[in-house]
Amino acid sequence: MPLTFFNTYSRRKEEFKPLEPGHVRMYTCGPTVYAPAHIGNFRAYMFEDLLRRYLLYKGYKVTQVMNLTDIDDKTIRDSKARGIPLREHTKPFKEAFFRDLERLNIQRAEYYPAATEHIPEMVSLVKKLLDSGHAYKSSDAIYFKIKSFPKYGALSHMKLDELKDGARVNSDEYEKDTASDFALWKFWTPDDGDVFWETELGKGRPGWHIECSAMSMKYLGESFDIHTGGIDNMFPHHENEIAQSEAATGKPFSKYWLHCEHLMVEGKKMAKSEGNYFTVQDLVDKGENLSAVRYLLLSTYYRQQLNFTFDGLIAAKNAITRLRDFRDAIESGVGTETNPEIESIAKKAAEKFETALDDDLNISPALAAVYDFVREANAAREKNGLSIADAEILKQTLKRFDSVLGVIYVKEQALDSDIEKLIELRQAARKSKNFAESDRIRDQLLAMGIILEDTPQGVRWKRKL
RNA sequence: GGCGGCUUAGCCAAGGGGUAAGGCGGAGGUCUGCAAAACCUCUAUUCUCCGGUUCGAAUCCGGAAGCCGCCUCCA
Repeated sequence: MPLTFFNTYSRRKEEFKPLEPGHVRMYTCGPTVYAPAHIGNFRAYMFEDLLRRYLLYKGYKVTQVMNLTDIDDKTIRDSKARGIPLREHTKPFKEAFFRDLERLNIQRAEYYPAATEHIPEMVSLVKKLLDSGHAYKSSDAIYFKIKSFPKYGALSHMKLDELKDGARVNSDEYEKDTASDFALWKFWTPDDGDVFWETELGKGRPGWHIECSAMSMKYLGESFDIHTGGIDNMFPHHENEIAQSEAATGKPFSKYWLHCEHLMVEGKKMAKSEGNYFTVQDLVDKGENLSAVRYLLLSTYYRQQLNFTFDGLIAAKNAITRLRDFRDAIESGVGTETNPEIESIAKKAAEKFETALDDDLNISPALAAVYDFVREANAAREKNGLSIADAEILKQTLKRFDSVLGVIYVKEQALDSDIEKLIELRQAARKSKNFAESDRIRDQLLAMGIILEDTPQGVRWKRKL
């Protein structure tokens, strides 16, 4: 089965064929750096990470661009309120974003362009639109003329005359021809403070949409393969990107559009007023395990709303523990006598895993394949043991799965020397059959987050998640 | 008002005309020092409700209820 994606543009699943064979160029909508990103934002970045990792798994070369929106009403408002330059204001949020990506084991994209670094590219794009009659200058801004782009609405499947005027912006405030025209370049007003660029377009700043068009085309070319984002970005943001990009170049913009659904927390829309609004740091402060957070965000099909709950986090922790126990159990084999079932178990699991993800990154059946693999391999191992070669097959298969999942083979902290000492003490107590003492030490270690496992090969330890 | 999505076990979650994947939890068992940990086995006659189509419906059609989005700078 070929790799297929549900393309928002066509509203159907389509076989994925990159413009350049073997090389995928994709633009993944990134954060607006006015506050630490919340777990809802990270659901989207996690979906983008899954997409990236699976493309790499399939052997594609991937060029991924993720923008950092550092010019918008909120960053300007807040930096002005703090009386510091825009860049200084957004810097810590950018740093926090990268720290969170790392903590959630989200792979780095190839490029993270910031809007402030790409003003010339945006200016030249706007000029092109002005020259070709797709944009016009008004007293407060340069606007894109939607009527000049007949395909407008093709992505979101909304017709212009169906749009309700003034849901959020009072259209009378702006001097534009049509309420739905959007700003490409906003002229400076006192509210902008010292945030402005003196350009051929006049003193001002870019609109939101133009940044993504300019930056995606700079790094990926005028036409590229995949554009992703949260479902809320579909309209108007992505619709506007298509309009301004295709109007400027006359070429198709992105070939595939993938949108991920929103995240709910404890069954409710995440909102500060509900008290269910969490950043990654909030979860760390609550003592939550970030592998479990990663698993929870990853384990629901991206086009399905995901309900983030603390019960779900416990279930995720236990599920990961099972996977890591298996990882440890197959670490080494013995001898050369091959277990006849191992190869076919591994092969079948890999096929199921790929068939699932090939189908629009449907992660649930892919996870089912992983757990079937674990169960069947465990049963075969208990029955006939593992040779060195068998263990290697299982390990390679599990590692390959984890190249997509990113929750099994993770760096773990080494043991402190005092914990090692306690483990030795317990072993001594067990040897002398002083079980009361050995159990006491085991409980003590458990309280410190260390779980001991007595096996025929000796004692093993692991951290409680 | 317009457009879109969802409702499957105690919880999470696949499937989408041929008789309900997987995870967590729970129950039994193996191992063990009586334990812990691990592993194995079992765990939905039924898919929000009401009609219809069909030999056959969780799946298709019609209707109802509930929940969640988008409709001009939210992932």
